[in-house]
Amino acid sequence: MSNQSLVESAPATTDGVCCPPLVRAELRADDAEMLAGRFKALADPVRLRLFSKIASYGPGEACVCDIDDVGVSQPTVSHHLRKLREAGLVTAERRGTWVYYRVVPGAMAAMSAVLATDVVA
Amino acid sequence: MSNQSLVESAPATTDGVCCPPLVRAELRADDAEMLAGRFKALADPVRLRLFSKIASYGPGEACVCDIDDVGVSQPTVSHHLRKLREAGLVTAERRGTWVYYRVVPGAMAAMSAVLATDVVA
DNA sequence: CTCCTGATTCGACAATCATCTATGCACAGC
DNA sequence: GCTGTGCATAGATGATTGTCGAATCAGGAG
Repeated sequence: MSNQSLVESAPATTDGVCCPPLVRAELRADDAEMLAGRFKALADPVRLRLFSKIASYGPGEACVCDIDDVGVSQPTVSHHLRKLREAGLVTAERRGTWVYYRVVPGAMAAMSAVLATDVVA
Repeated sequence: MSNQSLVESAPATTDGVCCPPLVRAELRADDAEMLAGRFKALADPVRLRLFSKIASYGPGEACVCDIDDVGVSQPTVSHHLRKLREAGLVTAERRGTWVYYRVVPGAMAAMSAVLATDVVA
């Protein structure tokens, strides 16, 4: 089989929330572990720019071929995109020659909710 | 003078926002650098638990003496608290024997806003 | 089939980081 | 003054990470 699947480890919660806001209650150890993984995925300037590029691209989809001005080599871009995939923040789909990336619905909102200070719900 | 000041490098924006949401526009390089620093501060399970402990402690203040069950040694806790200070997420104040930590007002909200998907403002 | 191009993976390297033990500073009480 | 406790710092070390060049895989075109 091909080992170039573009589908990663399928993190536990790809779209839903995980835990109450940080100001609400003390974080459980396993929740902290999971959340840290997501924050770590955004804890790099290159990945942040890639993620922002994808998220702000019209309907939330961007071709890898459009990404070339982040200051690192193309293999490095691919490496960072993989990290974002493994964190469950983006998904990749190959259509013909090119690969298109889009943000996982709800992933950003979940992280935003954890950091929220004015609890609405 | 004492080199144990508890006051760190005074990050640029300790309370305000920095940039539009990631879905809004592509992140600028220097903004990405700055934001990545903040995400990196939360990209560790221990720091997340410390931060959550401080943030959820009544009026948002916690004594270091209350922190002892995160699974790492006391110097390591101090090291992580320093990282949180340097990232502008918490501030420390010595009152007599103990040191009290509190979250920087607006720091969480700013990060949450960057990740927001439903732009209210 | 044979090229050619786009994208991922591999292997290696330097740099950063999380953790520890040992030490030093700040304050309270004697 | 001295002593004890709380917290921060210093130095060292093993692990993780960001980066690259080279090689490999996937598809389209001739």
